[in-house]
Amino acid sequence: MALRIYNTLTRQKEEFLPVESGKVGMYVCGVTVYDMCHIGHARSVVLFDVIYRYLVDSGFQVKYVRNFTDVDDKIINRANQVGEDWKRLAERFIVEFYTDMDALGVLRPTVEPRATEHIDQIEALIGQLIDRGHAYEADGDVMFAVNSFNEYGKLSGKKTDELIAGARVEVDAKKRNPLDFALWKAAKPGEPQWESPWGPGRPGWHIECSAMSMQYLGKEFDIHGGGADLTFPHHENEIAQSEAATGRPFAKYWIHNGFVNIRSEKMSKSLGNVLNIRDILQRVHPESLRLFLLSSHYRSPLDYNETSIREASVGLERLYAAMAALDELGEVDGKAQQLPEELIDIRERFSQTMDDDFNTPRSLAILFDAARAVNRIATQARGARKLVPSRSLLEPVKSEILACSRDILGLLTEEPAGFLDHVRKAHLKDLGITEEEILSFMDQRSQARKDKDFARADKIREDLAERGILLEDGPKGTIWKVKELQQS
RNA sequence: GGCGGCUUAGCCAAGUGGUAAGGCGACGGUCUGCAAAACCGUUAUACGGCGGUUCAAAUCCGCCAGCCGCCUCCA
Repeated sequence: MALRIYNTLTRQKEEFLPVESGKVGMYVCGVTVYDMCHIGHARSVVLFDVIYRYLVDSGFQVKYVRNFTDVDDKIINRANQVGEDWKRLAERFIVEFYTDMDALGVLRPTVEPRATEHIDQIEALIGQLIDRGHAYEADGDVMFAVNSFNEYGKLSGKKTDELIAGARVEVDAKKRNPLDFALWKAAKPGEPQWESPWGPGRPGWHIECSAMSMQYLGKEFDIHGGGADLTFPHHENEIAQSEAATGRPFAKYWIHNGFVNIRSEKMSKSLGNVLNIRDILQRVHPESLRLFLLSSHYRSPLDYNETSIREASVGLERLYAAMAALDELGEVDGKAQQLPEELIDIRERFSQTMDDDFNTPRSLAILFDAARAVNRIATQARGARKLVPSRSLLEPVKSEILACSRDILGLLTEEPAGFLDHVRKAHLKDLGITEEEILSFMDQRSQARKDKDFARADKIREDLAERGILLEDGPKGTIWKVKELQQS
């Protein structure tokens, strides 16, 4: 089956046919580095991370470009507010970005260009637009003339006359048409600036993405992505600039991810409900967050709330537990020569779901089905080797599951035992209890159980439960876990 | 006002013409000293409402209701 992608440009799912067979050029709008990244950024970055991984896994030679907008009004404003050099501020938040994304297990793109390092290309592109009559100078600014590009509005489905009638466009005497937008902004005193044929200034926001994407991917490339809000005006403007300058089609497939709401409310600074990745990761395992982000289709809105994030944590633990069970079954090396259907052709079925516009919820269902099948074998077997599939049958199952979950979705990247350890240790401080204390209580309880003093044993277990620690007696002895913490 | 989208069980969430994936929760059972975990079973004659097309619709069309996004910096 071939990969099909929903293309914002055509408003339908289309078969993915790259410009050059076997190769993919993908550009995703990165962040403007003036603040910490929030859960919305996480959704976008994780989505395109998964798309990137899947394309590579599918055999494409992928060049993935994700930029940093490191000069911009917001950066300048913030720098002025906090009294920091704008360049240092941007630099600082690039470091913070990497801290979060590394924690989330996001792979580095092939190229991560910064606007400030591409001023030459930006100026060249602007020059081209002026030469071709698509842009004009106005008091040191350079504006793109929307009227000069007939197809303006084709991405967002807007018509220029309706947009003007909407009258929410900023009135600016410099503009010939209210929809015209800045390619180059004349520098005000004290602002970052570069020399240019139009005087000292800095690039407008939209032009950097056109310049950098074409620099690394060519005039015409395959995938361009970003958050749904970038469709208009940012991506619309990119198309206008790029196609007006080159006279050729720009990106072929446009992918936009839906927004994250916080407890059914739009996330916004004014509501004060912006959730930083950093803060979430204090209580939520990074893979739980990834699982949560991939649990609904990427174009749908996604609601972040206590229940959903807890469900993701529980689900992740279930998957890890099944992986541990799978390892144990492998040690048994049983005699059964048949696998249950949930464990057959996992990769192929997984690919089918991903090929359908990256349907990660269905992909996850395949993993959960596999987990249940593994656990079923483990339960039924109970020492009966004839019921357990042979090692030669199970080993490929494990590698198939990991090829899907670890390599593509970025889930189950840890060893099961390490995962459990990670989760419990991450929360011990919050619970105000040490592992030594827990182990000591567990010893006391074991002794009580040996003595058949079950009342005392249960009391110890209940006391620990009140402190947030769960005890589970298994075939290999007792283990302890941390109860789910309240999320905020 | 313009454009676009959504409405599936207690909750989350797939499914876009052939008779409802998966997860969480709940209930019953197996296992366990008791639990927990795990497994098994049950949990939507039904997909916002009303019409229409079709042998057949959650899936296509129309109307209505409710919710949401974009049109301004925004992932």
